[in-house]
Amino acid sequence: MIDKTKALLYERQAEIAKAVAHPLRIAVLDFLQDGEKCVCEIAEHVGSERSNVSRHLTLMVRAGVLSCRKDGLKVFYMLKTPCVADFLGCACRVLKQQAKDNERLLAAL
Amino acid sequence: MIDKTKALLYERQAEIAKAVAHPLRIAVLDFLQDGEKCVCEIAEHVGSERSNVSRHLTLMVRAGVLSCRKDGLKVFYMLKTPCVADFLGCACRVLKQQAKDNERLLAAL
DNA sequence: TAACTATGTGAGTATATTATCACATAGTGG
DNA sequence: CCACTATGTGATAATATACTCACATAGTTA
Repeated sequence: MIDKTKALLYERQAEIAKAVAHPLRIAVLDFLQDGEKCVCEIAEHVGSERSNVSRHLTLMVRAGVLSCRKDGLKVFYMLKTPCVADFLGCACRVLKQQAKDNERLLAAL
Repeated sequence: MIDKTKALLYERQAEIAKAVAHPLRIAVLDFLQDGEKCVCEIAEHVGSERSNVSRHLTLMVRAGVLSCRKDGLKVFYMLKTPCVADFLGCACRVLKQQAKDNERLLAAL
């Protein structure tokens, strides 16, 4: 069985994974690897409404994945730690594995 | 703007992240680092109904995160690639960063 | 064949997530 | 102060997820 400490850890890890688990949010994370951006730049880049993007951004800040900084009218968002980008790399490796499997399947036809 | 190829990539990455984004599923992934396990072992370990666990497992298989193998009555599930476990590591690093931030905050009181 | 075990699935309910619209807030500059 | 820009938020509706229960299926063994 799982003890309380582990259960809490799993909860927290799941929260972080959830914060990443959306195409728009992944697009944002990928975009922010380039450096900090303001909401309107991000909204334009991902092609969605400002209000919607703002919600996704605050969600990621709450999850500890992003941080932000105000400068006049604008709010700039940035990756909180470089390891956030590691998630994307992990997902890519899983995708590559899937592609390999598909190749093998096709070859067997 | 984001081109179609990237949009598709983000979709796929999000699917994988979603497959991980649940405390029960993370508990399963952690458990499976130990090696393949059957549904009833997993259900017992995570402390949830067999049918529920079965659903989570098939979800992860569909996402390409787990694979399974039948042996008689039992079905054994295993991590599809070791890089799946990297996700957990990434999440831990984010959590550590959060803990550091909290420390700094406390120190400033 | 009949009883049994392990697993998966359908239906229903409860809950969570997402997107959108309209509006609120906060900072800027005439 | 007023108009303007950038951002955030409340309310709502649409959709997706999760859990439970009962039942179906498949393999095992007496």
